[in-house]
Amino acid sequence: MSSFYLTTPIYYVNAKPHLGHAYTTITADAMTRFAALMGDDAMFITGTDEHGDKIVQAAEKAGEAPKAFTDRISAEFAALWPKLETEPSRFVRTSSEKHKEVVRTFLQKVYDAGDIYFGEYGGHYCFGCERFYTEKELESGLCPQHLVKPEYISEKNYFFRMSKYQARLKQHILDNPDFIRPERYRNEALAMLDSGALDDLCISRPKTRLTWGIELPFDPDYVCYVWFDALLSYFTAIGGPDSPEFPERWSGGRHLIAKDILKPHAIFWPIMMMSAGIPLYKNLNVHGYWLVRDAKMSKSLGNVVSPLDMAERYGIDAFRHFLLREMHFGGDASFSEEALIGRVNADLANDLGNLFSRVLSMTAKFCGGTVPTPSEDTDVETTLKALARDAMLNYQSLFANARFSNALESLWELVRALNRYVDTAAPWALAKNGDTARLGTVLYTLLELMRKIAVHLWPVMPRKSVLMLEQLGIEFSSKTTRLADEADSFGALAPGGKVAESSNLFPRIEPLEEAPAKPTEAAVEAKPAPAKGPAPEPVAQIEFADFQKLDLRIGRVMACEQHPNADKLLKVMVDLGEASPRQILAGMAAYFTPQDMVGKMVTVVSNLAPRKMRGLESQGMILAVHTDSGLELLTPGGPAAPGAKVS
RNA sequence: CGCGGGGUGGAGCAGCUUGGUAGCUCGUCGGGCUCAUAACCCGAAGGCCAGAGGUUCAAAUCCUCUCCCCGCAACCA
Repeated sequence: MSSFYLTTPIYYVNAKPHLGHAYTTITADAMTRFAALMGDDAMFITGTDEHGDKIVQAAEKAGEAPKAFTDRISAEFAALWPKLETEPSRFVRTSSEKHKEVVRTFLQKVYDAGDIYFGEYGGHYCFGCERFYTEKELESGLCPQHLVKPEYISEKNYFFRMSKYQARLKQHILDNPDFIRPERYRNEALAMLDSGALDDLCISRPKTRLTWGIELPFDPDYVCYVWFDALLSYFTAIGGPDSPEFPERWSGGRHLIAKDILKPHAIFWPIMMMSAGIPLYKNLNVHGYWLVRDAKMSKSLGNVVSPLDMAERYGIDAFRHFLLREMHFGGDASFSEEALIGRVNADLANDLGNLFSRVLSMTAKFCGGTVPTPSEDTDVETTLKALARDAMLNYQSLFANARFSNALESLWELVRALNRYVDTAAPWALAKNGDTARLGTVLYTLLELMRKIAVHLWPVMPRKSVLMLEQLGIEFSSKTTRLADEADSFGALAPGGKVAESSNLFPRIEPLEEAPAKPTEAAVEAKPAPAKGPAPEPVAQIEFADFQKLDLRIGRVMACEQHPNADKLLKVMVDLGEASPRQILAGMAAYFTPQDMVGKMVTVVSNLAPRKMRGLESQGMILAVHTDSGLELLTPGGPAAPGAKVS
């Protein structure tokens, strides 16, 4: 029995769980269940990441101590997973004592290997850019953006020698095509390694700046950088590298992540393991993003509906099926209630659910609700069984390669074939003609293949799978079920067994009311603009005196052009009734062309401190409002002179 | 030349590694069946596979160039 040990990222607790977290965890759960059915010793873990600046800030904002804050949010995450029918074997927290010990031991090991050194951080700091520049990035000693001499700042820190292992990692990726998948992310990782020498990773933060972290074993004045800390949680969950269970468990180690954290997992993490002399993970599975459709498209109430509500509304199994079927693993996909309903109706209600309904009903009607004994196969059955075998083998191999959508598509070829078989074999006609031998064959073939489908679906829809099998009179156990055996065998369903007399696995869902796909301008105007979207965040009240600090003025746009060195910025010259026009940079290039702007009356925050952006100075801010269709300038409703004060 | 992804019937996508009848789901139209959750089955319409060159007996698939979208990074005061 080989080990299958999968991790989700440990989720950062500065925000509540959302669709992305749900997708990752559900996928991890499905992969793990699949591995179990393939005979592996399978488990997956998840957890929460609780260190770093942002956590401290979020805690402060919530008026709590970091510890209390992280305890609370972490518990929220932990409580969520059972609701999604996911069963993480363990839940790691980076604030646990065990984890701290694992991190310290690991750091010491890497330190002893000579891969950590104490050095100066940064160097040339440009205040305009708020970042450090390396020597080679500077243009004749000046910041390339602002053309000023950056200041030399130093902070002593510990560094991890990543470049030392760069070539080895590259070779490993080249030698192992499945190490990072899908391939697009493997290419991206290779590109990261090809774009020059890796910078050594700064793995410490001085305690003078940050105390909420794990202290370095070799220097009590520093805490560990969050990524270094977080990645090691994958070891903590199985007791750390020195635990007895580790070698076996880790031999099947693999990770599931979203594309935004590719670099730490594809580059930092393997190099950390190389340094510590630990074998690398088997593979890294990278998925894309769910794009959530604009709230205005949904029903009358118009609120953005939480995907977790979706699970409750349409059923967790349907939700899981949708997520795995709709997204081609690796790419982005869009989430919408309409799409979810469409999938549930088409795949689950019409195809799969209806298949169970019609076949069980016929079994009840024509065979007294017991599994009939099959007799001779005809060519039809032979062909059908060959198709079934292909479908199952394809499903298994695609699923094993994280191509869940294609896998389900493949299995559905069998579902549809069975519906077709019902039509062509026409059991009702056989029953009418008293051809019980043939009837027995047809119904038995159907029931047995339905059993196989149900078993294959357990990783995706655990509850419904068990229910389907129950309806077929079978008690399911993941311990004894082996998918690999299913493709090449036939007849496990025992004739004479009782089956359910009817079935309504996936009731059809009424489609949402038609929302105008693209409301015309007139339609938009006609709408009384009801409260839409999520409730606005409550904003702290301010005193009138605070408001008076703002100097709002009406201005006229004299000229406008694209910022020469920035995609999103327009350089707008605004007449505020002053001696010369103000130069203001506005992030509106995506919404307005320079020609659109010229001549417009705009509202300007005129006493905002100047700020340089991509080399040009902005001397104010042009106010605008986000609308359904984009962005609208805030402009006076009647004549107003440039420079007029807004109050 | 910052990095990367993508452009395939009305919509959403697969196919491209390993060239050879362009496929799936939804939608539309016509028909069939009656076991079933107004479901299921059959058939039809609809695509010069972004564009241009090239390699080849043969290109959606390989090579080159161009155009257009979308992420990420830098700036959204």
